[in-house]
Amino acid sequence: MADKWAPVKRTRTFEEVLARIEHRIVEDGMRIGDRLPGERQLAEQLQVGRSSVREALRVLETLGVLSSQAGRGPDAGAVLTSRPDAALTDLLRLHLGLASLELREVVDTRLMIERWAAVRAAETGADTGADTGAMRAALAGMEAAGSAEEFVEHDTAFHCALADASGNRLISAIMRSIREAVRRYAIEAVEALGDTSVLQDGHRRILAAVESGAPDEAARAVGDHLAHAYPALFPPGSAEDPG
Amino acid sequence: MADKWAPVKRTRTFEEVLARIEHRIVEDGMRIGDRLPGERQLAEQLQVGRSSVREALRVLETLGVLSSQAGRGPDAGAVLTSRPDAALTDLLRLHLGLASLELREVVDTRLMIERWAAVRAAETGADTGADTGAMRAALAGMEAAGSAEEFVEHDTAFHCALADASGNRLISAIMRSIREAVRRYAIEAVEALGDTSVLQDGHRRILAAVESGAPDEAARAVGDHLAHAYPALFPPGSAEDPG
DNA sequence: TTCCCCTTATGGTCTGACCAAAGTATGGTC
DNA sequence: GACCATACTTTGGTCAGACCATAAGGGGAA
Repeated sequence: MADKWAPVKRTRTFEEVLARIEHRIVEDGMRIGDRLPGERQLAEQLQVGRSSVREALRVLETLGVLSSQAGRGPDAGAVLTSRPDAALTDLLRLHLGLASLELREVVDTRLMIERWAAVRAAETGADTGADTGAMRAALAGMEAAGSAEEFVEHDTAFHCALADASGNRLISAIMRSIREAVRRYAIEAVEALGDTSVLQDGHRRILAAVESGAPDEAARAVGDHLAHAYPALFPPGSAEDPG
Repeated sequence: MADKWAPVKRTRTFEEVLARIEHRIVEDGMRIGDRLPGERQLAEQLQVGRSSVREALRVLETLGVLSSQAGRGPDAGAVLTSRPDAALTDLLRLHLGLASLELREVVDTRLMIERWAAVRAAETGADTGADTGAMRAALAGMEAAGSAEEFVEHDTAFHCALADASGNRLISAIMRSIREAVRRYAIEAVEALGDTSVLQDGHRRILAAVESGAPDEAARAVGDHLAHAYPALFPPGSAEDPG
């Protein structure tokens, strides 16, 4: 029975490598832009195979904290980066595809985020004047758009700029990833809608509320806008969490 | 100059494999529990090396849609799963460690989510009676907790149960991952606070609001509770987006 | 000085081999 | 015939070595 108590080795090698690298990042304070040792060198130092190192690096790349570049020079090798939105996009897209998340849940989340971001942006606007240049530019892009794809492109830019204006990078990343993951449905929705003037009015109303520093009006504007954009998901009369 | 127009192959092999697998999932309707072909077979069918297949599978595992198991039988091999919260936890933890996200941003996001979830849960409670069994169990666990770690464990369970009660799985996953990623700070905060009776009162107030179907009161209760839990981040007098 | 080529460091990929885990089949024993 | 131990087979996990592609840097020739 002694072997029943043998030390279980559940952690795979690449997970050990992963833990070591994370330790270096968190405890030793590695920063964005810092380079990791080369794959061969790392493998030798950790006494593991290069494939295990590679799998660990692949995980970090998937999570949006690492970027690999072949070649030579200061830009080559594995460099720490920060792309939480890319990682979140992949995550949402796959889980939507697997039907482990429904579109309704994602869009509900987006409404929550965007309303919150609009309130925050409007508060900032009231204090110091929000930087609404990106939102204005996106608005102009939408006016000039010739196709649903192009319209959605600038529409996405507008809403991401609104999230950026909230000043919270996690919110920004989630908004970007949601928009990216549901782009297909957004294009379909715009095509089904045909006329985009209602949407554009909604955007202008949101922008005006943010620039004039009116949080409550900004939240209402966002809610009304999304209700128009997704009539199937938000039927008239469905009261979302009242302001 | 003809070679200047040679087809650029920017996509790495494993990314191609990834795309093929994703296509099979999204277009061919593979579902949770379905098995992928073995690594060797997949490599042969796609005409790539096994290492490329493995790196693609590693990415899918990181994103929380795949789980690998060695051995033989119906449970072995690469099986489609759904663990968005595990993937999000890794993502948040690493980005916090990299300082590409600040704790303040994560906690702000949590407040937004939790307030929204409480409103939703209370609305459900008003309609059909929310299932608050898990929340009650967590409450009892906190009363009996003998250490900060243990308290935070049940505290986390309480707040995750609240998120679950919102009925939105994306919200649930984000809440779980946030709590997991900030567990360290939560334990420190509880230790610094010393007395947990204020927190427990807050929990009971939230639960009462949800069970009695009072959305506005639930939102206020959550806001007050988090203000007590993070006095450093939410100084008295800071008005969050007013209800 | 300028341009071209060679060197070199680095990631990307493939092959083949072996190990570990876990069910399945086989055969011996009672 | 029932039961249990052993060998086999499938499948992921790991390693080693080789080769290719990329991109910068160095050195030689015009």
